[in-house]
Order: sequence, then C-alpha cells, then structure tokens
Amino acid sequence: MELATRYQADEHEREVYRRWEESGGFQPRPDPTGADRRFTIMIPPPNVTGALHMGHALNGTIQDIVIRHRRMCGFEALWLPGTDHAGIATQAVVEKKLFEERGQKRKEMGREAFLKEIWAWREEYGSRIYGQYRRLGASCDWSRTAFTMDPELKRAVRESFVRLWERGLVYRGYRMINWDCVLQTAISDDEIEHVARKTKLWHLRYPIEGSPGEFLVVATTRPETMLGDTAVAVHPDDERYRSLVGRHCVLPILERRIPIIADESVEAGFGTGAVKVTPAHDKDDYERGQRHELEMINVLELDGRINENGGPYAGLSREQARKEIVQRFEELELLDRIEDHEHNVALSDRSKDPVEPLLSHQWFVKMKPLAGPAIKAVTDGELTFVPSRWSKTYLQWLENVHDWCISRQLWWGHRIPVWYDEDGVPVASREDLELGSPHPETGKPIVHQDEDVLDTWASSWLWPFATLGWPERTEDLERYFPTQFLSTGRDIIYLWVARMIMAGYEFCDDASAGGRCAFAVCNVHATILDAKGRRMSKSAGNGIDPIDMIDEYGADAVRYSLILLTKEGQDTKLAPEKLEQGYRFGNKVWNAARFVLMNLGGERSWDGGAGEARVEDRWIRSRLSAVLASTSEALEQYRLNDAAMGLYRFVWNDFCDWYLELAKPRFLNADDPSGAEARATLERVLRDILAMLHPFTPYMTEVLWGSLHESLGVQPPEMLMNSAWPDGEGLEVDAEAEAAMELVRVVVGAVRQVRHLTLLDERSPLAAILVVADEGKRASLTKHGAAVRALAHLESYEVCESAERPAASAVAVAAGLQIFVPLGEGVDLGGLCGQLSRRLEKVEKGIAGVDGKLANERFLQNAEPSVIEGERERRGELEREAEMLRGNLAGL
RNA sequence: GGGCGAUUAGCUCAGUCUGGUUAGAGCGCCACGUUGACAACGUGGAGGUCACUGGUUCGAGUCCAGUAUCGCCCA
Repeated sequence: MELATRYQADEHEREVYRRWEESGGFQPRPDPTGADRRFTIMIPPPNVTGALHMGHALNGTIQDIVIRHRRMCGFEALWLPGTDHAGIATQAVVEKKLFEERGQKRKEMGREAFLKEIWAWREEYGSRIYGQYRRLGASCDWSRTAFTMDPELKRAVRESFVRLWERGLVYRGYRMINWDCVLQTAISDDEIEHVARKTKLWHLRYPIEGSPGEFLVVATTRPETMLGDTAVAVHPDDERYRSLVGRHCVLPILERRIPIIADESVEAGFGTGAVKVTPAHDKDDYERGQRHELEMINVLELDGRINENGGPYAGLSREQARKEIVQRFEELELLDRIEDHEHNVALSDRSKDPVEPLLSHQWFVKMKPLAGPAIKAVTDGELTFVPSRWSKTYLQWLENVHDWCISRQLWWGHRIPVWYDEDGVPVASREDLELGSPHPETGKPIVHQDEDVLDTWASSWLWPFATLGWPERTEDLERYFPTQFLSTGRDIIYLWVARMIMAGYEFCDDASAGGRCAFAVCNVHATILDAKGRRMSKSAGNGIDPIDMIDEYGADAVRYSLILLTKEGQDTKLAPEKLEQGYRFGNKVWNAARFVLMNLGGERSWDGGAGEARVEDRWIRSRLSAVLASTSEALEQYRLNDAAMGLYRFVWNDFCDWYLELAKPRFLNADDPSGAEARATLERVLRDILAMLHPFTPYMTEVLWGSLHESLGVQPPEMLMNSAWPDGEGLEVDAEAEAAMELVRVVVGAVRQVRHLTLLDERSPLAAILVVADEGKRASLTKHGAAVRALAHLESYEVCESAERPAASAVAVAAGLQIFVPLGEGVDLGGLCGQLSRRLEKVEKGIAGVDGKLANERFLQNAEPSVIEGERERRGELEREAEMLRGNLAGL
C-alpha cells in the first residue's frame, strides 16, 4: 500500500474504529499470561444532556491511554461507559425547551406527561456523547453501557436507600436547607458556590420600646429579611448594649414587638455590634432562635417572592422588596446610613441564583458514620490520589462533613422509595407499596408516596458497583469490583469521589471478595483553561470544541497534544493552534514509517541473514531499550506526560534525526551488505514505536501496523490494539554504542556549525581532520568514520593524535577534540571567530566556577569525594578546551 | 480567616520530590537549505540575574522561612 506523504486522519478513523469494535477487543479478554490480572475503569458518567467538551476529551484520553496500555500488558481490561441522568440540569433543559417550543409548563402538564417528554428527549440526545467518545478513539466496552436511570441502577438506588433506612442512616428532618428559588428545589451544601460581591451594608434604626427617640442600630446585608425578624441580638459582654438586653424593640413597618437578646455568637466588631435575628432565613439566626426560643417567621414563597407574612410587600420579588423597604426606612427616618461592603454571596451552582436558607422538610443522610471508612481508606493507603496533594482536600471535607440533604423537589430522578400512612408516618420499601395497603409498621393504610426524587449523586455514588449488577452478586461484580483507576476533575472530589468511596464501604460488605474500596487510584486531571487562563464555559463562549479539533487535526493529534500539554494535574492554557504539536508529531511518525516501509523491500529476505550490527544499530536498540523501560514505568505510575515526552524525543530526536539519516546511505546500493541489518533494526524499532505509541495515538498506529505487516507480506495476527506491549526481548543498554554515537553526534554537529558559520552550504564537499588526544575516542571515531562522513557530508576524513592546523582552514572545538576543516582561501572566518570567542568566554566562566570550588577548603572537606573528583576532571576538560580555543583563535 | 497551586527564554511549559555539567522543550524570531520519509521538514543561530528578600549548606532554579502578584478550593 502506498502511503500518502501526510497522515490524513479522516481517511482512516471511522474504518479503524469499526474494525476495533468488530474485533471484540473493547470487551475484557482473559489474561493470556494466566495470572488472572484485571483492570477496570468506570467512566465518570457525563451528563446525559451533555456534549463532549475539552475536559471530557482530556479525561477520555487519559482513561483510554491507561486502559489500552493495561490491555496490551495482558490485563483483563474493562472500561465501562455510561451517562448520568443529571436531575436538575436535564429537567431544566427540557423544561426550557418545552416552554420555548410549545409554551407548556411542567406543572400544567403533570408529572407523568412531563417525564414522558424527558425520556423522549433522552432517547434522542442521550447517546450523542457516546458517538463523540468514539470519535476520540475511546475503547470502552459499549456492550456494558450504563445509564443511572436504567432499571438495574434504579433497583440499586432503592436498595441503597432502604439499607440506609434500616441502618438508621437516613432520616427526614425539618431543618434549614439551601433553597434554589429559580429551580425550586433544595440543594446540598456542596452544590453552592461563594462569590465575592460588592454590595452594601444597610444600617437600620429599630425604635426601642418605651424610650421614644431612642434606637438600636442594626447592620444588615439583607434589609428585606427584616420582615421575618423576631429579635435583635448583641454580645453579652458588649458594654454599649448591656442595659438594653431584656428590653424590646418595635420592628418598623410591621410594628412587631421583638426582644433584645444577648448571644455569644454575635461579633461585637461587625457593623454596630447589634444584629437583627431572622431565624427562618439565616443559619446562624436559626441557631440563635433555637437557643432563645424565638418565633420563626417565614416570609418567602418557594419562588423567592415575599409571602403574606410580609404584609404590604407580599408578592414582591426579593430585589424589589429590598428596594422598597430601604426606601420606606428612609421615609421613616430610620435609615441610619449605607456603607459599601464586600461579602460572599452563596449562589446555586446550577442556576447561579442566590441561595435562600429555608426551613423545610427534607431527607438527610447521616454522613459521619460513612466518613470513617472513607478516611481510613486514604490513611491506610488503600486509596491514593494522583497527584497526592488531593488527598488533603478529600480528607478535609470528610473530616468536617455534615449531613447530606438528598431530597430534591424535582420530577426527573429516582423517586424516594418512601410511603406514608394517613398519620404521615413514613416507611421505606424495596417494593412499591399499593395505596390503601397496610403500613408495615403501623398497619394503617398507605395514602401516598413521597413526591420528591433523590439527589443525582445519590445514584452516582453507587456507580462503580451498581453498573456491575449490585445488589445482585453477579459475575461481573465479582470480577471487576473493586476497580483500579478513576480519573476525574477536581470539582467533584466531594460531590462524587468521596461519596463513591463511602458507598463502596457501606454497601459492598457482601459484594466482592476483592475489597470494598471502589477504586485504588484517583487521578485528578488538569483543568483546561482558555488562552487567557479563564475557565472555558458555554456562557462565556470561550470554549474550544474537541470535535471541531478532531475534524481539523485528527483524534490522535488532539489526544497527543493534550497529554503533552498537561503535566499531571497542572492546569493548562489551551488555544487551537497548540494542537498542532500533536499533529506535527503524528506526521513525523507517519513519514518515518513511510521511509521504513519503502525500504523493507517487500519481503523478509534480509531476516536471519543480517550481517554485523553497526554502531548506529546497536545505539538505537540501546536507546529503544531505555525508552521502553521508562515509558512502561511512567505508564504504570500514571505519568502520562512523561511517557509522551519520552516517546516524542526518542522518535523525533533519536530515531528520525539520527538513525534514519544513518540508514539512508545503506539502502542506496542494493548490494550493500549492511542493508539487511538496517532493515531488521528499522522493522524492530518501528514495531515497538507503534506499540508504545498506540495508547496515545491509537488510530494512526493501527493503520501503520497494518501497513507494516502488508509490506512484510504477512497478515498481522491481531490488530495492534489487541497485541502485546513490547517485551524488550533482545534489547539491552549498550553503553559503548551510546558513547560512540555521542562522539559521532558531536563531530557531525561541529562540522555543520563550521559550514553555517562560514556560510558554506550543507553539501559542499569538505575534508576534515580530527585531532583527538584520547586514545579511546580516537579509536572510536576512526572505527565509526563512515557515520560521520555520511551525516557531515565529508569527502575525506582523517583522525590523528596531533596535527597543526592547515592554512586557510576552519576549526571547531568540542568534547576534547579539535576538528580542522580546510576551506581554501577567501572564506570569511569572522563568524567562526565570534563563535569560538563566545564559547571561550563560557568555558572560562566554567573554569572560574570550578576553581572557586576547588580552592574552597570547606568544599574539599565536605563534598562527596566523587563530586570532588568529578570537578577535577571537569576542570581538566574545560582547561583543555580553553587551550584549544585560545590556540585556534590566535591562529585564525 | 484557613488550605492548595503557580511565578524559569517574546509566548506556553518541563526541570524542584532525590541540591553539584555551560538550566531544557515546543511555538515564535534570524540565517541557510527543497538532498527519494516528512517544507506541517531539515541544519545552524540568537534569546533566561529561574518573582523578590532572608536563611540552611562547601555549593540553591532545586531545601527552609517570609514577602509580592495571579489562580483555585473551603469557612
């Protein structure tokens, strides 16, 4: 097959993906070594409403690299894909769509009709993201695809809830929760974000009862909540207000009589030191209210408008009520002053609307008992984070965790499996309870099921085992749980990672012999920012669509670029043109392979009859041996960037820049006996390069794997995806060959430099005389003269122990040797002199540095002997080089 | 208020765990070059007081303390 001069990703990707899938390689296969090693990754299920963004692309690439590598290493490898129903987000999207398209509102439609619409929508869009993962090259086992609302997972969610109920870990409580007025549901503490806002601090005068003309001034950031005030609090030690404690204020506008109380929790230094107390709308005030038995007056409707308790302001929005109340205070001359103030406002993650603390009946999970094992998992080393610093974040949250509000006032999600009798006594049940049937505990008739659904995370925390069939003790659960690797972004360490670990310990006590820690390693990947360092977001419009990038550069290029850009967990700024690096590299690999394929000769006549290896053959095998070892180690330790960088350098700087160039002349003459060994080496190195690169750039390497075998005239036994990771057989580190090649590279570089500095072109025939004092180096350079001649384009080449510089010749100094290049008269040596001077300057600086050390008594006393010896040697080398430079500068 | 991360070439980043060559890469820049793998390429070159201050050490980009700036998280 003729290969194009450039790699055209779009000509290959779909076909290759189809063949992978047909090969069955995405499904786990038994470990061929018989060791029965397994490796499982559960995909962080993307939102079913979602489309692939750069974070998915990076994380998908990471997971695919890891799973492909382990698969090639022989592990029974499973990467299980799926999506999350994402309660709030999905419901919001569909609600919006229905309203825009048909003007229909959810509550008018009714629960059943609305859910039908969501399911229809999910059927239409729910698998879009799978197609996008396929474009990326993800080798997921699509036969096991899961969705958090599948019947199996539904069952798991119900089982988990009932178990928590039975263990007394879930309860219904009337407590202060975070209310999202836009989405009209409770949300958990972990779903709010604090944003610093510049706002005002309003100082309001509350008239003191029985003292006309006297006021207590309270400072507040939320004047509208005064409608629900039931006290004013001061610190008990605050001298300013001591005499007022026990008396009353008259709440303006509403004329409500409220007590002045003393409470330790008041910060005397904030505002005036007197605070209004609104127990129904503030967490701290709620607690103060409890302590002082204050009345709780709720002044908000669920949509955020003022309710009938707000008297004249009933029906107004929070913002409007604030405006009018402040205005009213001003009219009453009760507005003391307004200060600028910056403070954190709690916003809902989803709606970005300010969250209202609200007293409400909700379901909660007791988290403290669940946190214990999850903490222990990390302190005992059963779970490790990569990078390790994230374990601190994880532990801090777990150590301070509070109960988890899991009920949501939504329709899309897992309905809470709780039924109530006519007295409102709840019971959780694995099976649906018929209305009218007797309550299992009270015997009274069941009258309704809880209307609410569970927080989405109350299903996703079961993901690592529910997707494998839990609570059934299935074969999959036995085989693939616990999992080995979880990769995710830092934003869901609390929401998801910690909860999955908790769930594993809580629910898998009888599920698997392999342990209960849901995954052994949690990899926290980089955040991809835009070119200016801002988070990519839909609303800001600064995102880069990975599918567009795949269309433009190919999936392999996108994958490789992302890994080159993201050193473990370190955020990166991305611009589209940065994806060129991966593209260029792919093109380089492609063309190197083209060269190899062109020269393999169509049959393996050279195999077995290989002649003696040349130094470059031994060298590239030695380098291959090293890069194979370091790549394997890096992949085992999830240092993907190190692995990718190492392969990049090996392929480009060793294989292409030097080995291929040295191989070329060996193919010029068909009778050249060294050609066979070159072919054997090229094939071996290319084969291993393709295999090592395969996890990173799976498409192109698969195509080239096919072409390689085609040009060898054989069928590949397996697709590359299903082939073995290189075993390094027959490869060893060859220090002698590496040293010899290093000399060759230095000399070639020196001659090239002479050409450029004397403005000669690269091909004009030159002669070179190498003056090498060291006997070993002299022997080496004599022996490998052919390599130097070829790459430096030398016509003649002479190595000697000492020689005078011939007249009209250029000179280069490197690695303790001098290279004379006779140039003939009239060549401008100015550039060369400049270079030699600059170099001399550097070398002299180096000598001064070494001399400083060697003259230092304390250095000689304290430093390692080997270090001192090293410095002495270096001193000698630098001095010799300096002498050569000085001598030649004088001569020029 | 607490925690974490970053600060190295014009730009984007490695290198810091484990202190010791003349501090590296990609992009960009300058010069030369289309040689049968690749011009999305090759070859050569220019370009850095490693944020700042102090300390430890014979020796600090690297370790310690502090400061500044930027970013993220928690309360």
